[in-house]
Amino acid sequence: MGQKITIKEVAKQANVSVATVSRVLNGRDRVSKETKEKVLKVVKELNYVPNTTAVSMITKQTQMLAVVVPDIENPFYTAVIKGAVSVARQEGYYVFVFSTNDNVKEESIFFESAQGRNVDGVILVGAHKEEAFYKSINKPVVLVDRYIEESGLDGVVINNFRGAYDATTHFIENGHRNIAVIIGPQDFNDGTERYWGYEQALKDHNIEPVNEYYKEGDWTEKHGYESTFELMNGSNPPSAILGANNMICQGAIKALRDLKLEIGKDISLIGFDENDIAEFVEPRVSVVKRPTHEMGVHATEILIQKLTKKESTSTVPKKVTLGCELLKFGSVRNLRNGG
Amino acid sequence: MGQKITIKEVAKQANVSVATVSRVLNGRDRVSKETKEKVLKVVKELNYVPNTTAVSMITKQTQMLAVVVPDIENPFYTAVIKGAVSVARQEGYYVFVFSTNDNVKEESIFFESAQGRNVDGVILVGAHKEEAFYKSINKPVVLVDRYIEESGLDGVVINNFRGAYDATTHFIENGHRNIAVIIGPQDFNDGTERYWGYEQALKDHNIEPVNEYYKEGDWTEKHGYESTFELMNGSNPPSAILGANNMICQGAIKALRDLKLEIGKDISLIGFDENDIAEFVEPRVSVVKRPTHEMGVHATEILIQKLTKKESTSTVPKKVTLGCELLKFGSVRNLRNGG
DNA sequence: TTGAAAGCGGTACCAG
DNA sequence: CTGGTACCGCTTTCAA
Repeated sequence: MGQKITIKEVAKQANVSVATVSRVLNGRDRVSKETKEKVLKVVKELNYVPNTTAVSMITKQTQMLAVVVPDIENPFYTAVIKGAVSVARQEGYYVFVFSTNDNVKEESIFFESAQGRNVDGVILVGAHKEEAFYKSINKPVVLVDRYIEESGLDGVVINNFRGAYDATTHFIENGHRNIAVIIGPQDFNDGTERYWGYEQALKDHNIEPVNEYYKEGDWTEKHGYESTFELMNGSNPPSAILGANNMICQGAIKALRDLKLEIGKDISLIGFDENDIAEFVEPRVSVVKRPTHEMGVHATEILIQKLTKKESTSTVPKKVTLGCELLKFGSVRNLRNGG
Repeated sequence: MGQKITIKEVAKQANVSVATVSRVLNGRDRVSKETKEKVLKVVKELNYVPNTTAVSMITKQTQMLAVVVPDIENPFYTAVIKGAVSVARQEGYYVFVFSTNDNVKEESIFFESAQGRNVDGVILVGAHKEEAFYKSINKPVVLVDRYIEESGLDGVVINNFRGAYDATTHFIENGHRNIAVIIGPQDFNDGTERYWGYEQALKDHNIEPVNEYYKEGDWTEKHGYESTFELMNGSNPPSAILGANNMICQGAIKALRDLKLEIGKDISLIGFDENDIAEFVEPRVSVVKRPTHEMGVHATEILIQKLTKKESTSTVPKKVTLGCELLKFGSVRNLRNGG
């Protein structure tokens, strides 16, 4: 069972040395046509496949990449993974997925054991907030989505600020002034940048942010659901809500349904990230679409480039910022045209 | 960068032999307390972690499991993966996810390259239909969801027949006789068993299956959507529809919405597998719930058991069949009580 | 063009 | 209880 025949066996049957077999297989040195064919024939007959573990010992490379995400069941991350996998496969790498449950401890455990375990590089949507952690990883890393500013680390992020800014501005342009935001923790760029975008859009239009309209919590459906209830049952319900990620948005939609409020009429809503529910309801909910797949693609390209081109300008940190797109459907009511 | 210090370095600094260091680390033989502490101290100081590649060369084990699924973006499979990961991690294994796009070719490519690449075992939701393929994999394998009957392979499946039978019976008990089924290809047990369950339930209640009510296609939302349109726009629309997987069910729900048909009133619907949309709509759509997470858990348990207990009754094929549960909500109208 | 041999970083057997 | 050493399967000088 498993790996049986070795290069030695091939060499013996082909009546050559193991060195020659190795040469033929890797095309390194010149080998006479005859011996080459002879070796290849035996390789085929024996169905020989080199043992990658042994190869790794010598090359110090495993051709394996780790993709570490908070939650493998969140469509946002599976899209990133899929993007990463497509590039990796193309370049002859294998991808090894690890889910941390957005837990700092589990993430640490991974990196401790990954120390000896050989992955050539890592694509990481990190749970840690300390720059020190990322710098302690002694393997090439590319950060995705979450990024530590000024850290000099490689990363692929999206313009969260812009996304939130555009969404909020869209509300304002439609005459909304009582705009609430339901958002996740403000301890990472994904959260803070979105809040800043929201806040800046308000300020640019001379609207003072109101504490009552600010709902910070987890990036969960539950938070979206409960916050929406609180907002709408408050003394001064907003006319518009920005749900700052896919789960929160889903929660908001469900809450509005349960509150018997009609989206696009009684309440306006914009979400962050596409999601099944937002796509399903009528009117379809406008969302800030993030290029999830592309994030995985870019990150992997950068990583592999780091892995292969050792020279070059590898000292220059590469932080790629991708734009997002506001997909406008009918979930924002126009308050201006008396609508 | 990467793996630098070796066991040799530790041995030198601790003034012992590499053999001793190895002993301390693996706790194999007895080592004096003093040397043990001495070694451990150096290990800590140097932050030494054994090179797993080297260990694998000797042990012939990598502690890595592959989970091969058709689509990493389908929630059904991510649930299976998560189940597998949880068990694997507990047992000290790492999981390596591979997505085949339900493509026979891609699946083959994986196994060809996995030949030399060392994973200790494989959990597989296969795309291949030939028993020969599965038997040619010279690594311990546990099949999940899709299974080749009489093959003697290990597998974890669910009782598709029962699930479809129960759902169909539920329709019948509510007075339905014109029951349609939208289903995937009939070339694998997941498809055939569900159809048989549907068919048997009809026959057991003296209802003759009608060709018009049978919609075979892909396991996609598109198929669900289009088939629903065809059914409802047909000359003799059914009063009930069984959507035989999550994607088909979602498609059906969207189609019914676009057709302005009210679920549970104008048309009754039951889906297979839980999904966001079915959960969201009102009334919530009844579904046959499959124990997805458990499938991953069981499969991994079986696999690891095969890997560790070499002796024992390992020759006895283990096919585990898990039951499913019909979650009844309000999507089936009772035609009997004049309802 | 080819072969012999020295490792890669560990483990495990055999002495001592 | 500890050290020396022969490998694991392969790549890569160094010679021939």
